[in-house]
Amino acid sequence: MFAKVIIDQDARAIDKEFEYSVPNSLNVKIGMRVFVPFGNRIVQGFVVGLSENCSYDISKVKPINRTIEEFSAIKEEMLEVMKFMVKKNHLTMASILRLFLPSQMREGKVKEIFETFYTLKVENFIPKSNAKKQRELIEILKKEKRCSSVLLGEKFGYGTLKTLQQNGIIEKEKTQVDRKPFVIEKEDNRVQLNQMQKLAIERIKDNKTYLLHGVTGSGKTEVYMNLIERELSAGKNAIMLVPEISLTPQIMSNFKARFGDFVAVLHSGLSAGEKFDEWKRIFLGKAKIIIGARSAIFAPVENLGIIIIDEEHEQSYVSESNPRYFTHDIAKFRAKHNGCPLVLGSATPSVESYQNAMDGNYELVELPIRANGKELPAIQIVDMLGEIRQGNNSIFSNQLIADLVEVINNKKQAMIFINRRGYSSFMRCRDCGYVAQCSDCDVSLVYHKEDDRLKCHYCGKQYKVLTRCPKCKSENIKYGAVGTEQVVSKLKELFPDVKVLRMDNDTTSTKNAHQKILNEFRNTLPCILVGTQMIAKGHDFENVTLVGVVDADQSLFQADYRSTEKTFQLITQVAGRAGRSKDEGKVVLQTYAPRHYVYKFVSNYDYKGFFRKEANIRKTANFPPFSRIIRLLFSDNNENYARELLKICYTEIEKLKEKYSSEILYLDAMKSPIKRLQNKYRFQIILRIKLEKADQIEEEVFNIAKKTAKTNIFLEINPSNMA
DNA sequence: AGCACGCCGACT
DNA sequence: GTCGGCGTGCTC
Repeated sequence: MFAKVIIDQDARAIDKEFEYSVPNSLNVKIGMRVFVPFGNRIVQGFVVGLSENCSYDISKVKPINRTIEEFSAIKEEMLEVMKFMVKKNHLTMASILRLFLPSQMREGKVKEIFETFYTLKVENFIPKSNAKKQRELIEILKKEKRCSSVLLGEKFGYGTLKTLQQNGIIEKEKTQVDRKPFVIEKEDNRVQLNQMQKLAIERIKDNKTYLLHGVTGSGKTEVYMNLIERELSAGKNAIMLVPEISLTPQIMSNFKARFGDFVAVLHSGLSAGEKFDEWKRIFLGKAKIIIGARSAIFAPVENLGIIIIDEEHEQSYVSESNPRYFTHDIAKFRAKHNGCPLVLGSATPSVESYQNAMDGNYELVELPIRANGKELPAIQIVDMLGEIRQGNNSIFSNQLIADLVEVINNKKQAMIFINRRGYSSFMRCRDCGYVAQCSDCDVSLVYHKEDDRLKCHYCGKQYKVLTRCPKCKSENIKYGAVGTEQVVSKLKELFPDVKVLRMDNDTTSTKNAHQKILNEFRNTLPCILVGTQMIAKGHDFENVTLVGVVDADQSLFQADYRSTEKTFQLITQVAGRAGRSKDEGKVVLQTYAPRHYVYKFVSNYDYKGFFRKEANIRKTANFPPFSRIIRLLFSDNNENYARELLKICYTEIEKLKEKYSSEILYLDAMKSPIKRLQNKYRFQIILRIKLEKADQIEEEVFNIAKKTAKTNIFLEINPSNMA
């Protein structure tokens, strides 16, 4: 017997199957992890195939050393997922297989936790009449059959336990127990479903992708829970993905409350031990519902009845570093493999997903009304240029200040949202609102401080820094972003007696910092919470009556073709934080571009209108989802070497342009916006291609890169953050 | 990835 | 003369 083994080392040079002979003494199965001799050392590997014969020079074939576990850690379906990802994402097999296992297992230091339990050995033992504690203890054990040592010891004293054990009346045993990730305890409050929800549940049943478009507060979670309940009673399992699970603990407690120990959670906030134990519960079929972040799509669960991706538009479903993959692709693959439905849920679906629904690739299911029947908070757009013209040069409009005063007088709460993302910023005329744009690409230019120039991140074209606005000839031109810190200090100046809290990356680096800040906010009246994206996520504060967006444009004029879409999604989400209970909510949205179409649609909560407009623009400009962008990133410690590689690769790719002259819409090579990172020089090639032969061209580009690659070359599809 | 092999410069 | 630099190539 021979085995095909993938060596657990992430390098292109050994990204293939190696053949080993299987000694008769070993019970080797597909999916098992093994130790094999490799070169002159022993390494870990994965068995991915078994056969009677061997295709390699038999004299060079070595035997497998031993198996690591006696079971197949990689299940059959996951091997299929691996093959799919190799094709789709051009990743090495080892890097994919690593995603499927908890790190503790790979490092070979699996630690299991044991607890001591006691059982009754002699049924009819009667303690001496004065041994009250012994009698009570035995009574408990008679009832419970089995009790933990800690529980009994605390109650009756460890001495009692020891005596009874030494006399052979009770028996000690050690059992492995699972570490349970902490979840807030909650009551299950099942609500009556409305007609729309019932209809949605009825429709979602086939092996298809469903786009569940439900307005904020339409009760999507209740739909998810009912769908999962249905599949569970049919004997099936479920995966539900949520973005940034550590920020939304309430969703987890809702599920725990209804489904109890059938729920397993997987996210980055867990300790290695907790992760391992949850993984094992899933692997053994003890857990039936997996809730987790992106990587939970790789959970070793069999017999899936449904896969749900909540907030499907979130960027966190695209892994941006090392093994790059799109969660949606993998979810589709697994849904197909299991013949089960895939649900993509969102109040603001991504343009790509909605276009898929329009094209008939996805089934559109809508929840157009809020479950509680309440109106969404009114969004008021404030023209900051008007403020400047009236002599108000502060970062707050008069309207926002007036509304804040009202909140404070009413002893309510406000959230101030700052959308500060990325390292770079755009240039804007403070008088007319003009933002410098690339003449070729229709995206905003990015200011690069080190060489004091404006650059287009899509085509690399460079421009001189503006000193005078080309539109209104003003010299009042500014760059740089307003930060949370600045906003907090301004608010403290304005309202010295009011508590102002800040929540952003800087203030939440320590463990449980989120919860601390949010708890303080919840318990302080009046109070203002200033923060970045992280305050936008599903928090439910009943006293928040005002949401202020200080500079909505900051996400709008990013050098990203998705910036408008992101702005729409973000504002819709933040707006949803206001007026969640009896009090009316209000949103004040400050912008320097009040006539931009995104604000018109977002203030009317008109997703469909926005989608039509945005899709139209993308179609005309040939941007995704109507085209595909490929980015090849070269990085090396040696600048000249990286540049050389880029040149060789570029020359090859240019040849493709002749072959696919009508499919390649754009091709150029340039320095990466961040020229040097971790002491490595970075260059990039950007291609934009038509969809028709996209897979084919992508394959060829990848092969060219692989041929050239001796250092790091990253291939990225439809990149969003091109640093 | 890691390790051996191999071919050129400055040292006990 | 030799120790050691890291370029190249191989691992079933």
